[in-house]
Amino acid sequence: MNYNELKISKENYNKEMESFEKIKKCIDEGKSWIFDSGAGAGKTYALIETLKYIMIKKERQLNFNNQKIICITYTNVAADEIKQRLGKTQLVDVSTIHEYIWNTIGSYKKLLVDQHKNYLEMKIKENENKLLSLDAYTKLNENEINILKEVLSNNIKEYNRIKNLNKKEFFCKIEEVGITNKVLINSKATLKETKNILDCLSKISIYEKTISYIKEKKEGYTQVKYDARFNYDRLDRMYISHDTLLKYADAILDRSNVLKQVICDRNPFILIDEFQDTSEDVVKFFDKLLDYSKKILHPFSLGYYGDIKQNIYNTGIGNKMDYYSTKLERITKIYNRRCSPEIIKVGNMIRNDHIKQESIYDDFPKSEIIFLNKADREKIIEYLSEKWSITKDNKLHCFELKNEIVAENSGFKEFYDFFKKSGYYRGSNYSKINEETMSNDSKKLGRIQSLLYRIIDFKLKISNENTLLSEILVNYRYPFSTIKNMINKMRKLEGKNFKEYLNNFFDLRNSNFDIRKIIDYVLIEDVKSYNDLKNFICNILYRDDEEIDQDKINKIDDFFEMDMTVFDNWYKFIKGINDKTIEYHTYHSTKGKEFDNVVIFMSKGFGRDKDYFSNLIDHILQDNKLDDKEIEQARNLFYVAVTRATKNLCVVYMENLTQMQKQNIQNIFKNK
DNA sequence: GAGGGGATTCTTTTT
DNA sequence: GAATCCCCTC
Repeated sequence: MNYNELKISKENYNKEMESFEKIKKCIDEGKSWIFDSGAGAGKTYALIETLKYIMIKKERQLNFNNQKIICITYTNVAADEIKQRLGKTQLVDVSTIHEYIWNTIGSYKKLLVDQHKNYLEMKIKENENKLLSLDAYTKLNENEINILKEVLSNNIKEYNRIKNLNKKEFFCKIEEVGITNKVLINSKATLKETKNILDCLSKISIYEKTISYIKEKKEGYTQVKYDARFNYDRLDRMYISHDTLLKYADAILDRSNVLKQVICDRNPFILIDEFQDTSEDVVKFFDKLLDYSKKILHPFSLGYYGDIKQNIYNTGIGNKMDYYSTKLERITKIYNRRCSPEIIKVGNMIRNDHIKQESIYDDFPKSEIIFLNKADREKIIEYLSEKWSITKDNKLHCFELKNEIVAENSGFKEFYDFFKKSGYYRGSNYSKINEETMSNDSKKLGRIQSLLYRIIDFKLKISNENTLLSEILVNYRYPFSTIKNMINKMRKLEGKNFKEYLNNFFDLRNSNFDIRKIIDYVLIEDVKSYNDLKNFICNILYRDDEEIDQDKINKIDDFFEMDMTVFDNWYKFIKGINDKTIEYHTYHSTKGKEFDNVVIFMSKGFGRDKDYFSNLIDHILQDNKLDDKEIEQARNLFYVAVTRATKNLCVVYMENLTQMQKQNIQNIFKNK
């Protein structure tokens, strides 16, 4: 859409400015505010304008007191975008919440270690309570428990090694390891109970040890460690995860008024973007700062920007924000700068709350909204492509619920399935499959995927006329003739499929000393031949299985014998190259984006809930206060998806509708 | 027929 | 890692 050509009446413009005037007033009067309005209202724009206003108005004060404005975003991508739109400035720190929190509290080592100790104590209590709820455990006498504790605390490593074995082996090994089972036999504990008891006891033992190390200030136990790249708690090694960091921050704030004052004085303005998806711990943290600043009468303002109805992650605060926002000046805006009036109407119906948006434009071009109740994706896409004159410059964006379907329709189903069906992504690693094969951030790919990505990347760069030498060469100390010769050889690399290409690729590497240096930069893993590559993949994907047999090796061969376009399609998806007329996204991944032509494919269920969306359609017209949590989540997700469309929208429900559901749908989509 | 054991299956996303 | 299904045993 070209919004510059659209007309905005003076009246609408002035009314829109009123909401910004209210923000200015808050800043001038030292109040805090919450700017919540629907999709497409221009929240990010308002956020940046707010920052600019504070910068101009408070520049002298901020410089004089060595203070900074803080702007907190949900993702690194959002932080980068705001930095770019804002331009270079010393007055504002834009960062993600974790970055900000860690920068702020990370240096308070003593408070953090203390909090860590408290947390460990709490975890010990938790495990003790869990033990008391186990029948088999309560049957043990004190002496028996002490024996178990004693043996276990000396054999924790051994216990961890065997705890996932099956019943027979487990009970066999448990004796070998020296954890006597006799005590437990008397209590008639089942396998599950035995494992539970031993798990709890071993955790208690580890945590108790950690606490004693902390107390004696043993090396490595004098500070809490947080690394943004790893998201797990290793409490016994002093490492904490993202969520735990936020919990700690909130907790140590309670224990230090000095810390509260330092933060308020250093950062008198804190703006929080996408508040609906930030965790309650964060909101609590800032709420406490606000209360304290009022108590000591120091100037401190909070500004929240977001939309409760766009809360699509259940880790976010969502509508609990209502509780905290009573202390804030509520600023809303009814104008929408993104969608057609027709789409705005549908959006209003779906969100079904007090916010009723209007288009700010007088002459938004004609838009089309269609609801279909069919299951044939291909036919629908064909139909819409013609109807909306879809081309590469006027793309059709298809929203799907699952990454798996996105992969399938983007032309790399076989690639996705190869990983999904492997042993590695079964069980506890199941949740990693999507991030490790579908992430738009190539740094987040799994080890195999990352290696393949680099090889394909190299392959395409070599064949591309516009590639810069610096993208391939790490070392420039070659004569011109050598470079020319190497490039020519590398460009001749071919193969009717990826397997053949890889064989030639490794052959070339192993036959030319200079080229080896270049290619080894791509191959950071211990993989120097096609066989190495297969072994590398086997060791990751099937490492838990007893042995790697020919069958598995063959599967990998089959994988690389697939049509090269499958690999290319995957690569393009990761790299974000869209040279097609049709593009696929998950609903969730479209957050914050907008597209002219959108088709939403919706099924009855989602995840474990077989009626996720059919329940929503049953209740979609009801006052949303009557909704339950599940429906609320589905409603928000549907709202986010629908409001991505600017001009043309088609919603496709893939299964049958009941009579009542048809009625409800008609009510929402009636304005054809 | 109850319940244990083991295998299989399950959404999205960020830090 | 948790829910669910299937099979087996008591």
